Amino acid sequence: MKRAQKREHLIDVATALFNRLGYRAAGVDRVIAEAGIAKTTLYRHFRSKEDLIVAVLQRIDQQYRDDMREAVDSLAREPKQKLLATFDFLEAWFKHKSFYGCPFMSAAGEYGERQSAVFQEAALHKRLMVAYVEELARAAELNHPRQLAEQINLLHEGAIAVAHVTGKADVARKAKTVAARLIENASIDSDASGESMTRADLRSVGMRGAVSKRQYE
Amino acid sequence: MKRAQKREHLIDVATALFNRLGYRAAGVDRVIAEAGIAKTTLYRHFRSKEDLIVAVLQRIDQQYRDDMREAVDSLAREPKQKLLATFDFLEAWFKHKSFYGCPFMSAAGEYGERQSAVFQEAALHKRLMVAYVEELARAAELNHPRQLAEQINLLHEGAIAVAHVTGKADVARKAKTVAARLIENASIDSDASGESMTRADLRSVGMRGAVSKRQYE
DNA sequence: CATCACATATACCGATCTGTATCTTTTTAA
DNA sequence: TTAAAAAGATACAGATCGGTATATGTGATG
Repeated sequence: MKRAQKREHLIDVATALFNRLGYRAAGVDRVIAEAGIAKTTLYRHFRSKEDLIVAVLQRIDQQYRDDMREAVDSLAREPKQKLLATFDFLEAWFKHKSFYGCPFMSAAGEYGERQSAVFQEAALHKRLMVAYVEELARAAELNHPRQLAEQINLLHEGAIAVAHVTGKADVARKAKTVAARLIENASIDSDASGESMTRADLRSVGMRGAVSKRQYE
Repeated sequence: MKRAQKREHLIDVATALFNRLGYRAAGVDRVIAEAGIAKTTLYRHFRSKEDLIVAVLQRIDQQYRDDMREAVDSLAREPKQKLLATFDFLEAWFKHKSFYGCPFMSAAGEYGERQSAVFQEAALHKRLMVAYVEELARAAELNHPRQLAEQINLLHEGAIAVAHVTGKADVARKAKTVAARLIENASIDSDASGESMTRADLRSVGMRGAVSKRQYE
């Protein structure tokens, strides 16, 4: 096995362990045992465990976004439908045996200091995901693509969280249904969809802007 | 300090540490040092660290739901507006210095085995949250309250996740805007809102049901 | 063949982990 | 006041943590 292959295999094993057990719960001794390499070798490839974790997250990020792009492109041709296909990708992910929630959210939970390299890697991934959705929204020539992307991203993240704790993959479809309405709305109105609803609409459900006590009464 | 008070204080300290550092990263030695008690005392109150974690999660759950109820009731009187006020509660939470993402999602990430008491406590909390939103939806006499509650819950969870990694609290308002549309829709149509959109609506954005390759073409 | 970078195994470091044992002191309640 | 319960300090157990040192292979390239 070549050096580069060994490194990749090491990251593979670490990825599986970190996802299944957690980043702190899976020690380097366990990683090297499962990878069948010596500890010295691990520390020749990575300065520290945190470096290994970052490498793992970078790899997951790359793979995840590549896989999503591939799945979305194979599921749909029209841009608008590609947006919806992201939820099908999520549903398939949720059904995997190796689904233990979002690796980036878990990492951010365990390495909560915002300046930590691990946290920043998680934050980067999330930004890239929003950017991808925005790209799809622009390709679909929808109104306010950035805003729509953030809204759909909210549904993505919500679905991942709910699927994690409930174990039910069909939440992806429920999120998809909501997304469909957002997309439909962003295709129709070209004026008031800035904040997605007309003032009359907002008034009808009692939204008046800022947060303050008794604002709704 | 009475026995019961000491236990509560212990849970208080543990809660703060677990949230800030993570459940595995914060050792019992640190907890007892910060709480100013002896290790023997901790293990008289809790059989194990995991028991302590469960107690912490139960307390957070109780407090969180009480706080949300109180905030929602003080912000809005009409049921429909109470639903929206949940997002104002979230926004205030996100702005707290002690906000490090959802303690339950982090716990579920670190104790990923579904049969673990920690994971189950997290799952329970999430079920109770959906139940609360459903209760609000029923009080507002909205169509398909269970479905609406799940949709709003998706937005809640999404907002929490995004606020965690981005550090931006205003995502709560963006989620609120989406929720407002869902609520408005659930107040108007009493027929097709079962799946939230008419068949024509669904067709217009290319949704045709099941997940399969090329389904959108 | 010689070399040299890399892999190996093994032992070790100091620190930290959860949890317990021992013994003394304080608090509580009858 | 006295007995019982709880909290205290301290030490320790046994394991594991991340990381290093050392000394011995091993395989590819010159």
